[in-house]
Amino acid sequence: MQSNPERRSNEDRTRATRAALTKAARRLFVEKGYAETGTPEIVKAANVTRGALYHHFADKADLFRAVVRQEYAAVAAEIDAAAKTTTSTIDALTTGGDAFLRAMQQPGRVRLMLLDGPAILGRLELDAIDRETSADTLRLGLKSAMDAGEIRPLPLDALAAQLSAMFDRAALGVAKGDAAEDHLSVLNTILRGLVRH
Amino acid sequence: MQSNPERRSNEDRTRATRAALTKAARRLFVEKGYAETGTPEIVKAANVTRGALYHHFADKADLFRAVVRQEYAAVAAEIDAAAKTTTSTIDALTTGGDAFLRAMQQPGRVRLMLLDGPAILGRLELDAIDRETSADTLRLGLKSAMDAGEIRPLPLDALAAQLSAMFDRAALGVAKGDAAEDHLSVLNTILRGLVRH
DNA sequence: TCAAGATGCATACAATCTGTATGTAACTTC
DNA sequence: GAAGTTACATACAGATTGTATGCATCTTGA
Repeated sequence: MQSNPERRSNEDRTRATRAALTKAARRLFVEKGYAETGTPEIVKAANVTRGALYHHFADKADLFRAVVRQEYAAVAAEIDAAAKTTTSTIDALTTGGDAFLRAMQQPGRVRLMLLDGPAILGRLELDAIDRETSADTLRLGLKSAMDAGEIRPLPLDALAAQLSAMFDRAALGVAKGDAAEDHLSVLNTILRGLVRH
Repeated sequence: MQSNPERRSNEDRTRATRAALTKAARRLFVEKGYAETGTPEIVKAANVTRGALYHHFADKADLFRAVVRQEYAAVAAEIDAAAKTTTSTIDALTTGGDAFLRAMQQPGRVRLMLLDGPAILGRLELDAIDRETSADTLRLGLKSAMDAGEIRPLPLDALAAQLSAMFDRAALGVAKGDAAEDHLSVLNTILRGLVRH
């Protein structure tokens, strides 16, 4: 029974405020980078006060973390959607890789996830976020393929880390203007090289 | 003819001051990270004033740039020394890669070159520094091998970028505590996969 | 050799920025 | 509907960055 139409539940206010902050912050972090973006500018763009920011986030890095987390989740969702349609394990790997490259072309993602992310949050935390949001797709895919004997046996974690780094670098290159086919052909050649023959 | 033993040429003073600054800055940037290290702390550790710092460097990032440049040069020197002893093109690649991994275990290098570097200076400038200091060893090595038909023909720049990213990731993993053999075996398997058979 | 200019550096200052403390209104709970 | 919690606004303390200004100490050229 809402007598006053202006009345909003705390839950709603929180959701709205946090969304406004992460949206404004994402735009500014992407445009100017984390270090060059001040909290006064963020709250102005979000139409809230610094009090609200520090009420909802521990500090500026915590707000950045929230932005990056959303980004990882969005990329993971796009990959999952694409991988859903695949049949073989290997197919899932190459299709997933392809989807990853496309997803990473969304403006700002490279900067947030590959440039500022590691410096602000550290590789450790970033990897943790990746595992949370992606459910560790790449690693599990490699493990399946390896267990099934479809690809050579190799140290799983090292392989996943290095392949992931290759995909990241390819995404960065493409975002920078490199030809996507060039990176894809290298990527696929190396992936095929892992397949047992 | 130095009448006064306290008299120092401007060149000497500059060299000494810049060296003190880069040395102190390197230590602090490594220990606490770029963002958490203030210029007051740096100049105190270097026994100079902020005036001296801003006389020799445009800003804090410029000092960081100088530190990173030194680091790249040191790594390149270690790699060149190791690669000198090799015979075949392929051998040079794997030996160079090995030397790179070892060189990157020098404390702080991973943080300076792989974590803070890309965020503060940007991938573009970092790649430029790499090319300057390393004389583009990896790319040229791959080109030779490819021209000689020793490895499969692939887009050169994309291949160099992705392999470089793999090596970086391996170095980071090892610095973080991963087993070096794990990363090396992945690395070598993938390199061997590029060789024509 | 000495005057004029350049270089190296010290100090003080202006403009921010971050995180915290404190107060208040709106919501929730009992 | 009172008591307590949550959401937020405002004010403040501390610290940081880059710049401006001034003064020694070299260096240069006549």
